[in-house]
Amino acid sequence: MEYNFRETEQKWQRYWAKNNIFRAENNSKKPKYYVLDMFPYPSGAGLHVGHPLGYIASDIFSRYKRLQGFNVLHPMGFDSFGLPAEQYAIQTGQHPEITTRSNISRYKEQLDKIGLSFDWGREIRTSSPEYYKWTQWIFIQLFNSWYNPETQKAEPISTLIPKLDNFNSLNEKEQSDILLQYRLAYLSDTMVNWCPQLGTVLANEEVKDGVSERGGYPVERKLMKQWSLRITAYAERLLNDLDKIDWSESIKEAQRNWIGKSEGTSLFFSIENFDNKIEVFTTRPDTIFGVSYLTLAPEHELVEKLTSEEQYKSVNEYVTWAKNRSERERMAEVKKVTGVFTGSYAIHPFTGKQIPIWVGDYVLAGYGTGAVMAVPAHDSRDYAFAKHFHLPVIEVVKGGNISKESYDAKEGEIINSDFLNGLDVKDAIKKAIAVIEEKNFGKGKINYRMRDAIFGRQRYWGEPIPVYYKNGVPYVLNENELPLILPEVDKYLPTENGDPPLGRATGWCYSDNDQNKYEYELSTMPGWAGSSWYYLRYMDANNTNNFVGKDAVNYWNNVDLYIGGAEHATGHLLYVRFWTKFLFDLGLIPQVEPAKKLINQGMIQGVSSFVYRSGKSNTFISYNLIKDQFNKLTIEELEREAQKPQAKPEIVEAWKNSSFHTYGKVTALHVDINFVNNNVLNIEAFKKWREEFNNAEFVLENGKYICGSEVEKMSKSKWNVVSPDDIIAQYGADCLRLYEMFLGPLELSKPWNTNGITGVSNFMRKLWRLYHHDNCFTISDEKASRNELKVLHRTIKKISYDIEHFSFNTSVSNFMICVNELSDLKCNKREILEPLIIIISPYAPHIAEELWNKLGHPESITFAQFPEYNEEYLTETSFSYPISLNGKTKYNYEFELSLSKDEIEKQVMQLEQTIKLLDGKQPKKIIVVPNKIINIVI
RNA sequence: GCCGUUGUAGCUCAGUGGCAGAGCACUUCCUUGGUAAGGACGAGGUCGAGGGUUCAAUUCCCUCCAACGGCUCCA
Repeated sequence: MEYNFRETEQKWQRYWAKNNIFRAENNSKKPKYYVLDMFPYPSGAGLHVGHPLGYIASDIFSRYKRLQGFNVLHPMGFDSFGLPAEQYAIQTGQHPEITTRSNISRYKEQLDKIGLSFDWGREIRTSSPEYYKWTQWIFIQLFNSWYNPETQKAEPISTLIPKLDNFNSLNEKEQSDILLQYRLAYLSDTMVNWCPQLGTVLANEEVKDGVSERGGYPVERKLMKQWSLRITAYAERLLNDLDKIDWSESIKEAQRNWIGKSEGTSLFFSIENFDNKIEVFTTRPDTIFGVSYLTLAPEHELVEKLTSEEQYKSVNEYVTWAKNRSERERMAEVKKVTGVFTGSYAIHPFTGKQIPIWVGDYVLAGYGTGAVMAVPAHDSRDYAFAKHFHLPVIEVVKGGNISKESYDAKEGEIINSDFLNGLDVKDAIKKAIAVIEEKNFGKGKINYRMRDAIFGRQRYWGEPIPVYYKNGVPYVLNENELPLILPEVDKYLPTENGDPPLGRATGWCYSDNDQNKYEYELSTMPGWAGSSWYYLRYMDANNTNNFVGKDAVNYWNNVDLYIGGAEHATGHLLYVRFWTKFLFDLGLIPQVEPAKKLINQGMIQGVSSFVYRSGKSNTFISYNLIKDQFNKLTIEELEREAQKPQAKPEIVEAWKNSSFHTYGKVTALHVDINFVNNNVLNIEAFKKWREEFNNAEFVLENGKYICGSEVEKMSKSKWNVVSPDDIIAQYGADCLRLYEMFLGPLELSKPWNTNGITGVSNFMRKLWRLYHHDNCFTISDEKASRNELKVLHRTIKKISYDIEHFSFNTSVSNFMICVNELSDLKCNKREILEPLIIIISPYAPHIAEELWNKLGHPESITFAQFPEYNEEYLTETSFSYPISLNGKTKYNYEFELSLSKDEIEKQVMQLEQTIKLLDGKQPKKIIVVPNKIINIVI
């Protein structure tokens, strides 16, 4: 009987679900192991073959750990608040909850078809009130806490009050304002990334290249009253604890960069004719004598005050221009030097000399103090600025050529610097700080690049922030008033006067015991709120009294293995660490880190297909006829080159012969990959695709229309999505699982191509045949041969190593080798095939269950035991040595491994081949490496 | 510009201070009662380039090149 994957896979999936095979127990004598996937946002497009890559890997690991006798927690849920559902709601009027729910059920169906061993009894959805009740609850804890720098941990706000002067004499509003400066969740006027098209603010990591990550809309800077979380309080711990966790170096490095710790000095410059001082932050106090001007950010609070009358107009113009520039423009024009003189002068603290004060937008308002002491000789940005505006360049560190470029390196001898002369940079920094502190000009300071996380979103589909306002003072709800349920609204758009959508909810306000009504906060939490603690909820998903039970969290502790995409490096993965540390500080959980080990799976990219339309016509030209238009030199560049007076003849020739002259310039259009097979377009299907193509004409090559192709992100808009459902329908879930792993190392990105999938499919057939003879299940109880045992145990050893090292692609290849060899040996012995199917079962669980069952086991293979390899079967008694002359292999000869080096050397020299090889010459040296090689040097 | 990752067979990837490998794809042949196949045989390589260390380098060290990803006026 041939293996029927359709029937078999369904049968076992039903069996697993019905018998709760993958349920994790909170009370167990077994050791625990927690394997977590980054939960998906359930989009309307469903899963594509890229999504399951990590899920399959984590599933293999979970199943492996179960076979090793662990109590495995392997849950799944949905990150179900977020922008796409809301955008869809705006377009269609459909409540996001409805679309979200149907998307989730589709996702679950797709996940189950892959045979993933989730404990669905612990499923969570961040948008369900049972879940977000606790997200709101944690927000309240953040609001009620401050970070005590002395104890270096979060504490209840009540421990702060005694430390504040005159606190009790202040009125309610004043008290609130003061406390907001300490609370870990706080309200303040902040510069935010405002995205007009999305109608909301965005966090720094949600902005890429000056546009929103979702949708790609322009983002501008704006001052707004906003809720933020004081993640900066944890900067040092977030940085230090990276050393405690086994995460990829690239993620750790990204987080280190994001936190951006730099040690330096804060330094005050007094200003001529003003009482104010300008505080600058510098990491190079050793270059203090090289300061030739100061630069303030356009947003700096002193700019207006310091501007002299004659400079007023130009400064005002400049500042207005700089402030209104979008982030995108600013980033695009980094190389362009702009700035203006304020007309005022600062006083150099050591020399007493006048130093002009400039405004320049290369100084960022948000970093340090928003002001820098410019040392053009030793900072390339200051250098560019100084050269542009003809400001003096004073060399104070030897080693560079100041007339050409700045010398930024932190090494060399200090010159022109009074008491620092002769020191090297490192010592000069120390000495400079000491003197600056001694003279009270400033002090040593640590600065972090990371900003506090803006926590409010002016959107509908998110957790309501559990806050109401009384006389302009924010109050949080009581615990027993949670959850604060997201209200219904008539439209998912801002109100007429610009309030967030929650402003549309009727009767949505807080009533106190005296029936007084107060307005609720109208913004909601950002997408990352729910995901910042979800790993804890899985431990005790149905607890109604607590966000997680004490016993549960003490048993499961934290995640042992976390698998997910690297794109969350500075977003989710930083926030979840922050919340974990916070909850730890309050004594609510026992660990300071959410996940011991993190693996980033690579992306599976799509292979897009293109057709090429000639000019504005409806004629499509086959790829090879026009592919010259996509060479490194574009057709425009070629034209330009060809028309230059002294153009090279070959360029002119290329231009004359280019397809441009025959077909004009072509436009590439994505075409649905379902119409394309081996780059050949199915013309009929293409014509029917869209009305505009009905009458399309085609210029063919060899009677075919050949499409171009390119590797891109898999996405609906690029028409290159491959659904796992299709693969499963054609080859089965086991084959999909094996193939996804076989594609390459888990952590690498790779394009999806199905070239090798038939190989994997053949492998499965071959595996099945090992257990069958003449279509009948046939297994022998005969003793296995030494050779068979060697094959098995070598495979067990290799597979164990591979799984432990997350090298799933090599396992698949090793299964193939093993099955090939056992086929060659015509092995059908239980002693071999029973352990074999156990080690394959994490990868291909359905076929494994079926064969396991046929082998006579009534229980699921999940409860089997992973076999241990026996080194004894792998050892050899002799070795065929390659014998080489001066490192070049000449011939082979077999020696017993028990022979000593001397013995081998003696025997080698007596061999006929050796004598012939040496041709009478005396060897200088003979190198014998046991079990490796023999090298004769002459 | 900085950081990270990767360069090995046509493709996807293992591996190693000591004979350069696997799977897929490919050639040829065999089997047509395992047939949307099965079996046998085979071809394929400057281990990204150059230098150094070594008896021996694809492997270790240095320099460079290329591809991919991330960060980026961060003082």
